Amino acid sequence: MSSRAPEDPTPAEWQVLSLVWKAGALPTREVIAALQADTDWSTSTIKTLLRRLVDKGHLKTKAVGNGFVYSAKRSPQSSLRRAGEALLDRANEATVAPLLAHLVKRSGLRSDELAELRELIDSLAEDPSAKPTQGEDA
Amino acid sequence: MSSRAPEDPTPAEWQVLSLVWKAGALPTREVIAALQADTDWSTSTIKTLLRRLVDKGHLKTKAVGNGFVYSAKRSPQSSLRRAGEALLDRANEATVAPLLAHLVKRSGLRSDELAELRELIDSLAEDPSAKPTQGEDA
DNA sequence: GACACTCGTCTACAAAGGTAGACGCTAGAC
DNA sequence: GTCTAGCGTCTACCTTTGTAGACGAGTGTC
Repeated sequence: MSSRAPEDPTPAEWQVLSLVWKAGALPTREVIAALQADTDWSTSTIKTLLRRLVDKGHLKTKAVGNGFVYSAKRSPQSSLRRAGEALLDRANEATVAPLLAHLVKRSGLRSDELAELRELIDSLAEDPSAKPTQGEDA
Repeated sequence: MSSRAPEDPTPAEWQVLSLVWKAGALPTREVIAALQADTDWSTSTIKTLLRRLVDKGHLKTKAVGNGFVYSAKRSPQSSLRRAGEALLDRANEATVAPLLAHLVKRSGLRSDELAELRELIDSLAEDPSAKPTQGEDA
């Protein structure tokens, strides 16, 4: 259970992927410029990572001029959820609550987002049936 | 920033590591038995993963009889926090809130834990200075 | 129409990770 | 005292990931 599937992004790929997500859509040139501000990767390396992300189905391309514009193919939410669930799998009864607390603290949520999250928590507390029994399920 | 450090566990190693965490401490034999119930890894593979986790400083051994008992060397909390922060780095303004909501829903927190989390959220909402100013950006 | 730029593709190779066999040592059984 | 089952170590090999050069094609320029 929960090993990395072959399509899951690798750490280097995540860096490229989240950059494209944040921008919405980016031509190759700008992906390269943005990443070279943070890393010392060569142009070639970044092009390889982009191609692998396309191969794995995370990004799609649109031909514009003589180049590509990259954008998300799968929804960022679903990719993040998948990664998030892998994280939860690694925690256990004793560690999951402090882990979530830490994430909430670090997440920099705005107050309206905090309010929404609190509402969610209230609804879970009121209606425990909405809470999936997180046991040994597959 | 935020690429995987060489000591970070790999996906296969995470599976071993979280098993040991959950049990607290386990002799090799039991690690192998538990993992072979979930995977088709050979005995040798599991022994290699255990050794690599010890090399990376995640697990420590205590000699018992002619074998070892494995237990956490670093605190699970700190390892999980590290992994959690890598996850947050991949999200952005638009995706972090739904991601956290999803995690809370899936986490199966007990109601006392939910209550604690709500208290944390309240304190963050009341005192924005406690909240790291994570970006006025788009 | 030739040139320089820029792109995407192809190929390559080293390092890390996944997977596992072989083997020598030791403790308990008889 | 010998045998055997189990344990840790060593070594190995294949795949994936990280990293990047080489190259041919399209395009705008003069």
